[in-house]
Amino acid sequence: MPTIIDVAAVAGVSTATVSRVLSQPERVAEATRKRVLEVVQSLGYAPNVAARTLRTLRAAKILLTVPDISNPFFASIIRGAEEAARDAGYAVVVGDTRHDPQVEDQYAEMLSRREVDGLIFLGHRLPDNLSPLLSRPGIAAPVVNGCEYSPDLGVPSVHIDNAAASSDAIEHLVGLGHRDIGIVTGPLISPISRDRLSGAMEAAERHGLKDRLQVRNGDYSAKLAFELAGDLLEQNVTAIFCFSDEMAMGAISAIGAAGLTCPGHVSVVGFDDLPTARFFQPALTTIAQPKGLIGQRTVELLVEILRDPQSPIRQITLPHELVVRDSTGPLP
Amino acid sequence: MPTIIDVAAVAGVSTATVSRVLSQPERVAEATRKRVLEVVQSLGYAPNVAARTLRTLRAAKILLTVPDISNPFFASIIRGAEEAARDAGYAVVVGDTRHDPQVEDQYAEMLSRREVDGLIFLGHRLPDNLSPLLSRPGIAAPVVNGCEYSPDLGVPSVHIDNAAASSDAIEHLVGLGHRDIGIVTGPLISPISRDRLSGAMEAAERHGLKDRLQVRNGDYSAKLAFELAGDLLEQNVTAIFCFSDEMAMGAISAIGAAGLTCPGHVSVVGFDDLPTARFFQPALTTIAQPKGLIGQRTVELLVEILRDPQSPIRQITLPHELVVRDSTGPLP
DNA sequence: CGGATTGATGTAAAGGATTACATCGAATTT
DNA sequence: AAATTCGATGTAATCCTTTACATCAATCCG
Repeated sequence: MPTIIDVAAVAGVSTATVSRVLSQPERVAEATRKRVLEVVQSLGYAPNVAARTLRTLRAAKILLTVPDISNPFFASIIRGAEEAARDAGYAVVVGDTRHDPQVEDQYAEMLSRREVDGLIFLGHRLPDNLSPLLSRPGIAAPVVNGCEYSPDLGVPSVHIDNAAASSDAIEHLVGLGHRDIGIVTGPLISPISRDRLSGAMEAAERHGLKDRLQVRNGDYSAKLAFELAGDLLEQNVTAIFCFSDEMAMGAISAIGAAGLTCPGHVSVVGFDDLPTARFFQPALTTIAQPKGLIGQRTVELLVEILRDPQSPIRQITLPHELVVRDSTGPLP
Repeated sequence: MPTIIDVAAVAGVSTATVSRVLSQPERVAEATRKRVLEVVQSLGYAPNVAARTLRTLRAAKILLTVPDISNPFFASIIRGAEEAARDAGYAVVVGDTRHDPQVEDQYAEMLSRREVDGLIFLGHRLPDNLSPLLSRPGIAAPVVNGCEYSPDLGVPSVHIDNAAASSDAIEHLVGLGHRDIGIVTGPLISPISRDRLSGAMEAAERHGLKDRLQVRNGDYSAKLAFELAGDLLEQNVTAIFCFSDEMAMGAISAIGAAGLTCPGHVSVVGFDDLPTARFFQPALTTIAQPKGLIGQRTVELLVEILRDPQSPIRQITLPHELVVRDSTGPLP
């Protein structure tokens, strides 16, 4: 594998000139530049990234950790993030934490080791080993949270208004005449789930339905949602609001298993608007999040911080949208 | 951010000793080790990865590129790969190429720049700029292909027997009495799709049905599959075999849209056995690939090559399985 | 025509960790 | 007790690139 020294020798110039040809070509004379580029080409030279990073103290990489890479919800966020990162001259490293705090910490270590310049995490937990970085109150460290806004984290974040979105879902169901509504939440350890739950409760209260609300604690999996929905059906609910599309699919599966139909007997609202939501049978009514935009904004926020280490801690709220399809209908 | 020199100074030892404490602790006296570790802890020291990589010429990273990160099929492969990589002392960097050759090449550059030690690619196209690495015939470069075996690539690979799997699907449908079978393929540029198609054709031929086979060229998306399936239904097929579960869902959606039912009027077989396949309505009959195992074996193969640069080029074929659920039934 | 400016290129010092080799004192052997 | 071995630690070269500063020739101006 050739080094910059080999290139310099063959081209008959110094390593400084080769380096300039590659990073600031306009500062090198036309003829020299051409000659060097030819040598680079013929030798197949590519600069060693480790050496460059060591010298510049800049890895030109952003780490993006997701709690569950098999969840298609995160895929669109990743895409949005990658595009924005490319525009800003950064590459994105994706890490799958599988909801495992130990793995989260492991990934966060990459920041301490300067393997990456910044971290975007989509989970709800701030890795422990980041605390030394977060010592300047009010001033942002190169760490941004996506989706799971929690005020006490002291970290910039990008998210939707989960309580309002959840309220929209309940309003929609109540508007269709439903009074006995079941809810399948996500893990309540995450603020996102708690926000959604409180938004739903408030909406129910506005209609005097708070006591009739049946809440079950899910984990975003279709499997558990299937069981919980079966339970809710025994309580004679006529509508189920699930905090994810995947759980909504599990719930609809349970409705079928109980010999009922959706939306004929029971309506279901999901959350996320996965790509498959519109092709599911019945097509899901769901809350759409601006996934690509979330990815984009988290990166922009992070890049801003990297450019100006004195940046303040900012929170960005993006709009959501209730998408009405075929899984909800009027009270039978 | 403290360096090894700071740690050495505070602990009153040389940098060599600090380095040893961290990488080969048994070579350092108990007392010294303890003292150094305390200083490391109190200063929050973490070794600079760029410097280490530069010195050791080993990045301890494997790049895994997937053509479409939003496809849950790849998620399980990624998981399997990450686990195996961790066991072998490597981290996995995931790259989403979006089927874009330019992005593929861009990622492959990471290998030339020594940003990663090896590359696993799940697409069907070998990045151009890898050719200098592949100059030793019969001897493997640190590049492994997953899923898309193509003999002319000259690269080790891990895959299932796609033709046989496809044949199994057709045999299943024929066994149920179906004679008019439609097929929605993947992009035929990929050998995987061609293998599956030829496997299906051979199976059809065995039953004298080759001429009745209706083939449509899909792109793995539910959207296009929806349209193509509509077209097939007009040709009065009673069964549709799709080369992915996502397309199978699109096809079933089209069956419903045409006022028919699945499996009542039309049977559908998918491919991949995505996590959602069992919760779809009706639960999908599909070909399961050992996804986690594919990820694991590609990494093992790559690590073998990294350990012994003289390794031969090996191909590994893993078993598949036809999973029969509710989307297929006897000819009405 | 001499001094100042400009543009192109070279020199060499980082940047932080690893490790071959050297050193040194203590333990062991003869 | 001298010679040898061994374990623990230090010294310093090395990995490759970037870039501040130095150098040099050519051009410009009065």
